[in-house]
Amino acid sequence: MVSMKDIATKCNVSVATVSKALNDRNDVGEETRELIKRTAKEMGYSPNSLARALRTNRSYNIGVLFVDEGRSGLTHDYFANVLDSFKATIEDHGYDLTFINCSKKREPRLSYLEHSRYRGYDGVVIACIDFTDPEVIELANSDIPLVTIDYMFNNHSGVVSNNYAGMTELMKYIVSKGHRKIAYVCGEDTAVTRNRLAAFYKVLEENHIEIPDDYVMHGAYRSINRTEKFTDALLDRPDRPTCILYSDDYSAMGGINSVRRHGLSVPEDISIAGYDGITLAAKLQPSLTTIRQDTQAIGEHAAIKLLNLIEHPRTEALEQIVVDGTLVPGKSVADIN
Amino acid sequence: MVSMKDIATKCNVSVATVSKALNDRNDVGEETRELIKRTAKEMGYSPNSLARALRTNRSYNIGVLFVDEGRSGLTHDYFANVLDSFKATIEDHGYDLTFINCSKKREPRLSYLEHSRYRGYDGVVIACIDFTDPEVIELANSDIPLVTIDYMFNNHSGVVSNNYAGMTELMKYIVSKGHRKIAYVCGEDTAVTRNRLAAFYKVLEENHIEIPDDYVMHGAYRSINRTEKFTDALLDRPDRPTCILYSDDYSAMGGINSVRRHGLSVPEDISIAGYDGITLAAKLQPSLTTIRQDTQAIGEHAAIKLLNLIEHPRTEALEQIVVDGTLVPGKSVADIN
DNA sequence: ACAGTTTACTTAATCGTTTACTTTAACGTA
DNA sequence: TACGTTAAAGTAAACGATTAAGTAAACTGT
Repeated sequence: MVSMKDIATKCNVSVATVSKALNDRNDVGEETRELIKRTAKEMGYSPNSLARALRTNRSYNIGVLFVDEGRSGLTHDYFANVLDSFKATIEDHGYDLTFINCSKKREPRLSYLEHSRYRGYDGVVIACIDFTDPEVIELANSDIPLVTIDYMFNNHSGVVSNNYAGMTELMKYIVSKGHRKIAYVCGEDTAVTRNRLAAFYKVLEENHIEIPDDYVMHGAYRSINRTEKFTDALLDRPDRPTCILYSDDYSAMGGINSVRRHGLSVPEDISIAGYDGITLAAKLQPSLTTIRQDTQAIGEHAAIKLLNLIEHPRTEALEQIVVDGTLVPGKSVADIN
Repeated sequence: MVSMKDIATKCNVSVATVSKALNDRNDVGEETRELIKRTAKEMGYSPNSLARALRTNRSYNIGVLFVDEGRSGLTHDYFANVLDSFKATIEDHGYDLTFINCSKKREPRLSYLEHSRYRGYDGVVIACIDFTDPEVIELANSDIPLVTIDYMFNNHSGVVSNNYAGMTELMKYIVSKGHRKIAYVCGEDTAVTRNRLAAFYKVLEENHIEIPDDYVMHGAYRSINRTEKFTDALLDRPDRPTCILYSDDYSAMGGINSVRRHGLSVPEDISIAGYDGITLAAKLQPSLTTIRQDTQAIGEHAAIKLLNLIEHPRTEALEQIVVDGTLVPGKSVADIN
């Protein structure tokens, strides 16, 4: 690999001058600068981020922690889309993205924080993870700039989807279609699901609707199989609901399967609604009523926030950024008025 | 950040001894080694990969290039799964994964090769990209260890899904169900699609089946919308096919939509088959007949191959690794015998 | 007892940059 | 002419590790 030293030799200048020329500093003569730049190009020079980062303590590299049930979160449609948008934004600003190693096999294992120091990340983004994990908390309590997605630490900035508003809108829509017996197969207990559940009950209350406690079923998230079981249970009740909500679109698809296995059809017999608004939702038959989360905006906001925290740590405020979703009416909720 | 120097000072030894102790080299006394390790832990030392990589010329970092239509390929179900498996494997071996920056906005832009040198990747994996891109070719012609997925450069190792065998199996199944009027909405012209198309024609030929040339439609890949248009055209023909194949499961879902919009049903009126075997395929109604690609194996093989190329460049053979898919019969192809 | 080996260290160079500080020469001004 | 200023360089240390080479002391065998 050709280094600044090689260029310096060829141009008969010192390495310092090469560095200054390539970084467009002002204490280099015009001709020298051009000679150096030309020579660098001719010799096929490319800078070495390792050396640069070592010296400057800035790696222009960002760590990402997406761990979902032992996997990377890549296979999670919603988070993959958020990450894609996040990545595009930081890359436009000259940063790169590296996964924080979450292998449990390697001995000795580095904790998330150790790994972040090891790689010298300028900042870290975390999402799609168990936020009560001690390692995650250790990372959050460090001095590394950090943003979270869909979760808020009290001493860090984060971007959250407006789950309360989203669920409120969805529920109002469903109630407006005449539904009163509404069940909810919600995900595991997290900040996200808690907000949605609160909105769910709020809208019921405002409309003086009462439902049996066990219309709300906990613990199925992104699992079509578990969801189907819950749905089966709901459908087998004598007081069967007219509409079932799910924590995400995949679960909703599981619900639809269940309904059909019972010889019922959506939305004629049972109405179904999801959450997330994955691309597929609109293409299902019937198209799924859901809330589309603005993954593009979420990723971009998280990126901008993190870059600001890195580059202007002094002036950047701690902030919770809320991104609204939009109702996608679809055809899976019937009007039973 | 606490460095080896700090440990050395505290333990009254030289930095070299600290390095050797922490790396378990044999020319360090037993007590000294333990003192150093204990002190390191107490002081919260974590190693610095930047310094280490600079010195040793080994970053234990791997670059990944997944660029799909201007996006990262993360949103591409098949590749996201492959990447997830690849990532898990290399992480188990102590490597990390960084995206090769593909932002087109940044000035000055580093080419893929320049970026790879800049970050000092030990190796690179590429997939899901235009392999004729001059920058990709530049990267392939460099000395950086490289594996490709679903494409073969003639001077590099790669992992490819056995598209020929997969399509052959799928077609034989379809023919065995009595279909003779079989159409194929295939993807853009790539090595992958060419192999599948060859298998498609081969099975037709073996069974003495002739189809109109325009039963084969090119250019729709992962685009539900474009696929629907192609399907519309096929369905509007007087000699309508009895079965339509698609280049991937998403496209197949577009096809199903089209069929239904024509007031027809799957599989009673028109049979449909996809390719990839995404999780969802089994959950559709009717469940989709498809070939499940073994993303787990593909990612793992690619990872192992790349690690071998990195660690044993001398002895590692150039190799094309072929991973078989498996037929998922599903319910979307009717038996019309 | 002495040369040779082994053990447990230290020294110092090195990887490729950046940057504070120093030097040199040219220039402007009184 | 002499002095201060400025432009355009160079010098050298530093970032945090690794490692070849050197050294001193302890140990080995005959």
